Amino acid sequence: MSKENVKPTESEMEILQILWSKREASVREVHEELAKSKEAGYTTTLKLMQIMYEKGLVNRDASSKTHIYTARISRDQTEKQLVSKMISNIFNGSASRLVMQALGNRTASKQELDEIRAYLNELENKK
Amino acid sequence: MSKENVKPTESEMEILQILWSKREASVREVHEELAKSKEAGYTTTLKLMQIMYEKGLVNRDASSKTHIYTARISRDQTEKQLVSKMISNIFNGSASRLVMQALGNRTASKQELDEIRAYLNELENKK
DNA sequence: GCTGATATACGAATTGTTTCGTATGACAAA
DNA sequence: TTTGTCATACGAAACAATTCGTATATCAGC
Repeated sequence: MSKENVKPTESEMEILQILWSKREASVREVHEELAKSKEAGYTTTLKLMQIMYEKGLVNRDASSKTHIYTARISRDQTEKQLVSKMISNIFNGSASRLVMQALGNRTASKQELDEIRAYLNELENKK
Repeated sequence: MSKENVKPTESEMEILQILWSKREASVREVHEELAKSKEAGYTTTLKLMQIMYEKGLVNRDASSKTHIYTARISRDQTEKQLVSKMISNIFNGSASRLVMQALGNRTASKQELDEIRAYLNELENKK
């Protein structure tokens, strides 16, 4: 069953990323994808995905020999949760401090900055 | 010795937060502070801080019976590192996606939004 | 000096995550 | 039907993080 408060581990997040981008995938597909950036045995990936299934993080279609997995939690919700946790744990509840840290760091392009400005205006109008 | 790439665990981050805000503290002070939000024995906190010392995350002055600890890594650097990791792991390298997720979530006050706008302008002028 | 309070040191149990070896099932091709 | 390939299942080792019990040191006040 799916528990709302299950927090994916780091390895699980890597797998979720792949499932989100591919929409659905077999263990082998996920494994090949992971292999591009990291070393690990096939059964390791398999075990992880089985555990994720038990935790309710993914669904699987077991009707054919090769099971097909999909993410059970949404990318957006998960991102929100992680960001929210970071804001409260690290930035003392201040979203703007996180924003500034995020921007100060990297060189955001003019286009990105403009996008953000547009988004700020949008937010403000909504009130 | 301090290794640059030591990644604080979650519990360690909680302690660092306290050290950053108090400037310096004994184990007992940290423990009292932690106790406000969480249940844990005194020796647990002590052990954590000893491990942090071994890892080079904190300094300590052991000249009196009660050791006094200070953070050895800077708040700003640590925040940068965490945010940067999140951007690359979760947001595919796009800082602005993180920013929007951070803002979309919470209700930032008009004042906060203005601060961010000012910051954006500042960033742009620097180029 | 003795006692009580408060400190650190340290070993070890517990719990959670990651890794992998090995057993076994399904199925296509010979 | 036999064999080779590719699946899943599962147990358990290896690691890492957290928690706590117990030993022992320091020191103030009697």
